[in-house]
Amino acid sequence: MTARKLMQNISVDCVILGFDSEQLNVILVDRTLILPNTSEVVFSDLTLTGYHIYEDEDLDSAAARIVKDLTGLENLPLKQFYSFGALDRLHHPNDQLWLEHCGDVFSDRVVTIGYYSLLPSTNVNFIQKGRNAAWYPVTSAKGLAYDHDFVVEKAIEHLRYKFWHEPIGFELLPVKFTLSQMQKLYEAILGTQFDKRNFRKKVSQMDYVVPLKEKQIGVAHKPAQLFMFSCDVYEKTRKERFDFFV
Amino acid sequence: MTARKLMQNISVDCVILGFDSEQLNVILVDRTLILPNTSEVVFSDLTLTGYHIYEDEDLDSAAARIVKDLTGLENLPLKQFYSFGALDRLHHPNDQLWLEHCGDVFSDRVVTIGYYSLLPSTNVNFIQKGRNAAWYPVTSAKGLAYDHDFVVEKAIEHLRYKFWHEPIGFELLPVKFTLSQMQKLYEAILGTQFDKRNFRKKVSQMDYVVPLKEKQIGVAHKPAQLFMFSCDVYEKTRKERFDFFV
DNA sequence: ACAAAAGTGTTCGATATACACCCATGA
DNA sequence: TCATGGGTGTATATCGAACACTTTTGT
Repeated sequence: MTARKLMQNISVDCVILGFDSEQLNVILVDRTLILPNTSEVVFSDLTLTGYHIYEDEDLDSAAARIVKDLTGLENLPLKQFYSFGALDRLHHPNDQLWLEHCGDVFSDRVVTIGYYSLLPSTNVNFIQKGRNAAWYPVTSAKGLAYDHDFVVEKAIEHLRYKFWHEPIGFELLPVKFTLSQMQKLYEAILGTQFDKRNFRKKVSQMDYVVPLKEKQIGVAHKPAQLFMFSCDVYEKTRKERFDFFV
Repeated sequence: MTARKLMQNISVDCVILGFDSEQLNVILVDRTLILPNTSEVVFSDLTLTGYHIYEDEDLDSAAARIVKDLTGLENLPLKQFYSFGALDRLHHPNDQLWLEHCGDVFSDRVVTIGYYSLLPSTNVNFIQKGRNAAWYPVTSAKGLAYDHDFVVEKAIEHLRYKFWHEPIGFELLPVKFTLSQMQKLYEAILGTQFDKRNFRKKVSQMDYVVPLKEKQIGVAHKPAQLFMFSCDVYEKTRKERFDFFV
């Protein structure tokens, strides 16, 4: 087996978003530069799950591989949303130091392809090798490495756009969810409040949000009915509509 | 002035779409491989307006430069929509021959960033150096170089999605347009028919489609009132809406 | 006068919005 | 019994869809 070659100028960065019934979170990994001789910690910050792609690997596979390498997570639905190629995106002093010392020889001109993925941020088991991956609230994900603040911002903008125009995001909820959880998710992402009755009326028209014969258990209040999303029904009943507005 | 270096693995491809009151068109440029010694034409096909980017140029500037180089068109509103990195995207025999003979030494692993732009396809003056650029109906733009069939397809899919959800695409119309032209545009892109009265009722609620005190002249029928799009009013009155559907 | 496209209104069913109270459970 | 979040209905205004005829111009 011959050694695979990494591409010097092309990377993939994944914005893995989770929801915990309260807020949006994102997976970030530590980037700590320790000088090998003195063991001095030069700096420590956070990056998205990203890395360079191999020459013999397409973009989607690269995204999946990199996420798996850094977090242990597999089979995430990763979707490309935008690419980033600003000239100065690796020009922060930390980035330059990292490039010098990280072991691989990369260009300082790297175009990165942005991917995102959605999942419930509860009950996620990270299996990490070396660098530490964890959830961080997106609101506090500032001062990231490279241009990753901007990448996160763009991902959320993209997501918000889609949320306004199609009923998506069920991936962010547990498989079985309550209507209140669903409403909170929409409110968190769109930054709005919805009337409970009207929201539920809207949802009750969505055949693909199917009520289960189950209720919450162990909650200190009236247990809510559980629902699940049916992808099948969704694909079958989805219609396009001339829905833009004055 | 030192020579600028092209990046081996990164290109930009622009899907420049135009509308001529009847159909969608796309700008394509000839790619003709002529052997220098025998003058034999090995093959001739068509590509999008695309090329490799320079090391010292960001993606947006590269797109603008490349379009200008190939067509002479400047100040087009170019927007990034997707990136393409399939392993076999340059593996058609013509592409391989082209790579061998085109003069520059490029990798056969190139990731390309897709951009699109919209403009009326009437009254466009191409200023071309060498390769020939022209409008082609998108319906007949098949068998293009590289993966450009796919790139065009993705661009149109992207555009159609946006058309369904926001009132855009005025760039595809002349500055002064009639409501019939606007309706035909929507019908062409969305592949639907709209009722004339309902369409006009909808449009009359859009404050940013402003009636002018002018009519068509020289037409062999009742001349239509002209309208224009006001970007200002649009930005001021635009609202987000929970508009997804059952 | 005729051909060709412009322009216009009403009815009906569906949807969006606003709004307030009772219910089931665990502690 | 109380605290907590779950669950429900109605009235009004607006919007979307369906539908056919008259007007203005150039030839």
